[in-house]
Amino acid sequence: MVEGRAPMAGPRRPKGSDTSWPRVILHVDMDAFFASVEVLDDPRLSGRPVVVGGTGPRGVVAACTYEARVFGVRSAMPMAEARRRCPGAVVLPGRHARYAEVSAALHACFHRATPLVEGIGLDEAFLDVTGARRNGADGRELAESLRARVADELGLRCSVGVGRSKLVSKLASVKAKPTVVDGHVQPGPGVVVVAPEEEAGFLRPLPVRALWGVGPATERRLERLGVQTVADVADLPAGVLERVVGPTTGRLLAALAAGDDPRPVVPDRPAKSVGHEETFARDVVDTEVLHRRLVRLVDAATRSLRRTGRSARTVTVKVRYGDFTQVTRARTLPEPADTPQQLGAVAAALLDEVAGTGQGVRLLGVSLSALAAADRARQLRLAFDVAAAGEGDGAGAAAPGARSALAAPEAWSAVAAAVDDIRTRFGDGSVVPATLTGPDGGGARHRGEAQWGPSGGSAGRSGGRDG
DNA sequence: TCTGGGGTCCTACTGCAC
DNA sequence: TCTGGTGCAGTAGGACCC
Ligand SMILES: [Mg+2]
Repeated sequence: MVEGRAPMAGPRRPKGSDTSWPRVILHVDMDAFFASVEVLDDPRLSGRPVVVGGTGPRGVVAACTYEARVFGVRSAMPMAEARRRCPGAVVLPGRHARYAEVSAALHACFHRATPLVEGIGLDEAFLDVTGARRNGADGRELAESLRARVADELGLRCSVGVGRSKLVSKLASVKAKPTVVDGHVQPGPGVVVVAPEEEAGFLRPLPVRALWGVGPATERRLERLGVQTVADVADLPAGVLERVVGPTTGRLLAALAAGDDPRPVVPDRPAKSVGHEETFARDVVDTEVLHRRLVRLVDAATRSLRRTGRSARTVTVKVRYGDFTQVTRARTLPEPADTPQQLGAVAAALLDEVAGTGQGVRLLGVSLSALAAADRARQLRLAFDVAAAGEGDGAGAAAPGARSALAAPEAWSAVAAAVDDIRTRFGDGSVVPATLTGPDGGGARHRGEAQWGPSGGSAGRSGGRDG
């Protein structure tokens, strides 16, 4: 905006008529989210360095309290290093289901401010409050009251950035956060507003890394051009930038550096893929072991798929070898499918293309994409079977035709639906694939079982689940 | 005892249709 | 030096985000 408008024209201009605020975007970001939830649920942890993440040999830090940050602990840091830096830390494995629950309550708070809420992960969200503001309050007032409400109702702190765009509000929320200043925690302002006329002064001194889409690799390439700050990017000739990072990213970056970010706040983005992956405590060479793990991963992925009432055409298998090189193999089916039997067969074939080379495998993953709504007959059958099971007609949800069950893949959809239902009511361990009931079997995988790395022990695993 | 697991998006390349 | 150019779908890799 080059409006050049004076900061404040009058004491009580009607709010919402200010054309230099075409939109008012809030970015809300929970402080140390997972770790704060743990402190909330166990107040004895208050004031202590708490680190949430993978507790096994290959775990990493997912979140940590500011008390832990004083010791140099950061998210994405290997847990081994975190323990080294902060031996007194309380290290917890994380409870995904609990965080999701708190996140839902958080979103309920957001929705009382505006229906235009776009969640990013579990702990942050953009809110377009342009309309809400026009009803009376200004951006700062909305941000302050939202923050107070979250503290009040959830007992958790958050930081809020207010700006004319996603870019600016997001960067403003960073400035609102607590900081560590030589060894102790400094509370942040909690809310930071960047008005349009302040944007250039706010953005230009920031490091390029602050821009959305600039990670370590791009930062390194820009560094070689002597580009360090947002101002450096903004002042770079367009051609140079596009040659270094590609035309699409180049144009995007140039726009962001100029403070130009028209991206709308979009509520309820449908997922484009679902998947599960697992890093083993030790590299796995045995192809049979890999296939058994694959069955669990497919089972988990298809369950996620059906839970959202969708089916998939593309199956991708991912393998990361011990030396961290990674390969993927994908196959797209002519028709969408949603059962472990159909998709598992494809996954197994893909795994055979990349396993058995003698190379140790560190990580195995399965992802399902090219998602479609599950076909109508299937959705109706699913609804019917769940209802029938609920009526106590014990035979209702079973038996896809004992004569030809294996020959009719779509019949397995009903079986899968029934299994999901049983798991919902009796727990995830109550039904597992037959191939997992041997000595190496154990319970089925489910979301959050191995969130930030293996839980310890050997690759085969048998005991030693944490909490 | 370095380097999660959930994703999105972009790019480059291939085979194929037109 | 030349069946060329283009568009599309599928595939693989990689950067990036929380
Ligand atoms: Mg956060």
